Amino acid sequence: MKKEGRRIDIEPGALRQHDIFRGLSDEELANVAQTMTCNLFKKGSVIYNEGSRINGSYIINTGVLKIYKTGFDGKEQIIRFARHGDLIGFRSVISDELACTTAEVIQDSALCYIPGETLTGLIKGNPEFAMDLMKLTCRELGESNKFLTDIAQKTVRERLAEVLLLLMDTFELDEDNYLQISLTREDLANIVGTATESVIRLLSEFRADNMIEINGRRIKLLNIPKLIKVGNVYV
Amino acid sequence: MKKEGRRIDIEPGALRQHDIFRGLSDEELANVAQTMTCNLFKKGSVIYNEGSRINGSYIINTGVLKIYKTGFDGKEQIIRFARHGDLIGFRSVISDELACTTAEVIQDSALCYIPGETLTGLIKGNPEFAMDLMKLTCRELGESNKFLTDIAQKTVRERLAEVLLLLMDTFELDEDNYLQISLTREDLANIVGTATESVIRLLSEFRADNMIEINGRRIKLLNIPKLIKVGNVYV
DNA sequence: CGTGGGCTTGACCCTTTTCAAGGTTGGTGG
DNA sequence: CCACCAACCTTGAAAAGGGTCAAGCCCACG
Repeated sequence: MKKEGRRIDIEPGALRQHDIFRGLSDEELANVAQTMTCNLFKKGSVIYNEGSRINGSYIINTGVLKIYKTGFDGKEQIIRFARHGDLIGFRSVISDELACTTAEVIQDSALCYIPGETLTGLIKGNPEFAMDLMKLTCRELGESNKFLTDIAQKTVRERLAEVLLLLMDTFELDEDNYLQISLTREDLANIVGTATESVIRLLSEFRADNMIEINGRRIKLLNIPKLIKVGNVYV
Repeated sequence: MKKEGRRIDIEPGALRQHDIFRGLSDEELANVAQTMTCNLFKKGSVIYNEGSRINGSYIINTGVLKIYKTGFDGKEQIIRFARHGDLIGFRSVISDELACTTAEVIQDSALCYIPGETLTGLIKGNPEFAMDLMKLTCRELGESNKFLTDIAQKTVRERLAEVLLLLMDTFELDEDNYLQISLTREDLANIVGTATESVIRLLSEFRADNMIEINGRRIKLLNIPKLIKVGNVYV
């Protein structure tokens, strides 16, 4: 379901707002801007599919995507979300492997496609950029390992509390303490690594314990310290 | 428990046997050789600890280490093993964070310490090396994500079968089809992400089903296709 | 107005964990 | 050389935690 919307223009200067491009020279930036193409994508669009070959990377201007793997029985495991300023798909470009995840738009997005050669050119020509990209990857690896340990050792209840806090860090709360992200119960389950029904039951429990308030997909965090305690989240 | 053994010498030329150093020039290699120091470490030695600051990386000449995270209740989760030719600890050096894992020797090892500056010098001076290191990290990230999905979705039984196959790939079988790695039941449990007792019970079941043979810590793989089937391992 | 997707709840069952107890092994010191 | 200790391995029984199945509800959308 690839719903590529209309082509859009992004000014080269606007690229500099993305951390990853901070260290580029004006020329380098101009080159990136020249070789890239930007498009709008509707919710539900799949940007790339697990197992497909990717020849370039996407930088996210606006919107939100979920990055997930599909288990052998077809169940999704959401690895992370990507949003404004995140670069996705470069892992496969660099390691020269097929995509090991699927990237799907969950909030209408504006994405810029950057060809693989542009990216590898930057890496080879600009050590600072190479270092930054490596830092990014290393951080991601650290996250992934932490998440792995949590899934292996924590109960579903703990993980759900932790995921709510994670969502808070990633998408922030609005002035009423509502998480600024709208996910189906199934998506939530696919982050936590459990069944949809379990998420529903536990959310009800959390509500009964006055930790959260629920309005459809909108979730309000009422008692963050308690969530931290239930999730055994430290540091 | 740091049991640093005697200092040893490694010839610069010998470094080239490690894939990661393949692309270095003679000078670069000489510089690495000059700034590094090599030591023997006994089984049980902890090379670095989760949460500690690391100022350099280690390349493994011989021996085996387990790389693990400690969950909040003290239980280990083994992330991966490292052996001949593997570079460990560079993640933290590069991302400039505290170590997010512990590295512990499980088979007497010869390790060479490479200062962080040497490593970052190479990255900045040699784009090929930067690219290789990035490939390595990206592959590792791919592995980690796959493992995450498995732990989240597969049963303990499936995971144990899969881990046995993983150990086969990593450490190979001897002429009698025995895994060439000796792990405690607890270590096995800490890879699979389960309780020690569960591993013991399932190993017995696998033996009863003629998939493996057990002699203390030595495990012989009798029916690999069946292990693949039980583990739902595809590709 | 009907339909489908998503949400919710209840009941049941199975996998896995936990707790307890006993057995085995290898290494150390007397 | 033997005795002892600690670490590790094994098994059983009970309990919990979660998954699965089934059914009904709600709401948005064509």
